Amino acid sequence: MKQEKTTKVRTQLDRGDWIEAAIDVLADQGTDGLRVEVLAKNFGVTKGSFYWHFKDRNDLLMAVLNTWKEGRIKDIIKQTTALPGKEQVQIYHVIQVYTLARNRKGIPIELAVRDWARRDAQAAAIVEEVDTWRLECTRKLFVACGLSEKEAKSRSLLLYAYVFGQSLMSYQHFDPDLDALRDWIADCIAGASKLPSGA
Amino acid sequence: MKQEKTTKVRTQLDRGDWIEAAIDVLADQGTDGLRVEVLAKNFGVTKGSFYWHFKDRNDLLMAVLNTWKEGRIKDIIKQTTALPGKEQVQIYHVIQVYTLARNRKGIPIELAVRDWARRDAQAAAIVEEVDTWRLECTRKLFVACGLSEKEAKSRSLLLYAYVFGQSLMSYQHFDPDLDALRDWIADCIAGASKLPSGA
DNA sequence: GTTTTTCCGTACGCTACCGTATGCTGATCC
DNA sequence: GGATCAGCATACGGTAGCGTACGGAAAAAC
Repeated sequence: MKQEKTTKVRTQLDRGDWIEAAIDVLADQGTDGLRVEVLAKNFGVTKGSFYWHFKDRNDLLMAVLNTWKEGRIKDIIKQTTALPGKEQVQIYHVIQVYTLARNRKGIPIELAVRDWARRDAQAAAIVEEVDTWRLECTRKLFVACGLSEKEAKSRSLLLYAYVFGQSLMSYQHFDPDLDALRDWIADCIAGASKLPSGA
Repeated sequence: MKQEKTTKVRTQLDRGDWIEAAIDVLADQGTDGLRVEVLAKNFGVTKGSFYWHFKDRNDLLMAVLNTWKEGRIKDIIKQTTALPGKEQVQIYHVIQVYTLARNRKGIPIELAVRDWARRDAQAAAIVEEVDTWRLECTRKLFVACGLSEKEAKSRSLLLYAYVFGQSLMSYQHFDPDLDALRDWIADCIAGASKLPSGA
């Protein structure tokens, strides 16, 4: 539990190890739970190690933010890259990936970062950058499906608002067959009735 | 800034005053920013006063949670009560009220409570209760509009996921005419093309 | 095989909180 | 018009966490 799981069995820690552990803590404790001495204890070392790799706590926080940003941008590009003609399938794929529990880690991190962004300008700037990428990527997918600019933008915004919003709600008992509701919503957002494959 | 703004110019504090102030702090600092000594300083008193009205910090937190719950349930009932035949108008009203900036206080509180609920079982239970009320209330509106159970539930879920999700995103620069996108989305969620007033 | 450098431990002072015990004051009871 | 009590102040001990100063071991450099 306090060892790292990389190939090196028990070697020294580097910046990346701290950042990685920090993101894990961030996921289920939030920014305020991200404490230097707690991280150190989890690693089984003292904070003397931490302050060797980082100037201070804020140095770590900024590194976490940038690491998250780069990972998210890479991911959204990957998830929205579609073969020509397969754009609508890709849209369903995006909805599914962001909705389902497969993102066990991703969702809590996402929410923690966004809560962070509400009180920190730097975090807010990062989130805005990531959101812009995402909105743009799916907008292009919708445009490639033949929709107008306005409709493509609207559906793109609706898509992300929905996936983030549903991760924020507790609706487990709203219906015995939640998947049916989710499928209906996916069709609604993807525009099933208006696009070629639906006709 | 440190005085209260009620009618009584400068009288003693009661439980309600502390709870009210706590909710304000919760809105822009989150749960972790909700500190007894900070609240006391804002009132210009010491924590001796606080511990007269509350057993401990958790006592305040639970009071905040219940106050929020009751307020939200009352509000959702009020917002979703429609004159017969005016249900679709009411749906648009709900979307607008929850989307627009008029909820300047409501949104941050909402997000703070939901973030809180991710790490606290009691908060999670409260949020679930509130969510259930909301989903139910709008579901009934959709049913009254003539939709099937499945579609009513799906649209109800989509509605709240969207309004919460968009409050979580930063999309101010996504389009020069955001209102047009919001209107399009509102039509999409409310089902404008399928309901009587749209025909 | 010394000398550096790297990486971490130890030890310290400091601040922000929590919760408790107890003292003080002004209103209220009768 | 003294006793009571509600409402707050004062003062205390305790914990968690930040950041710094410095010491030490072990590997790398040469």
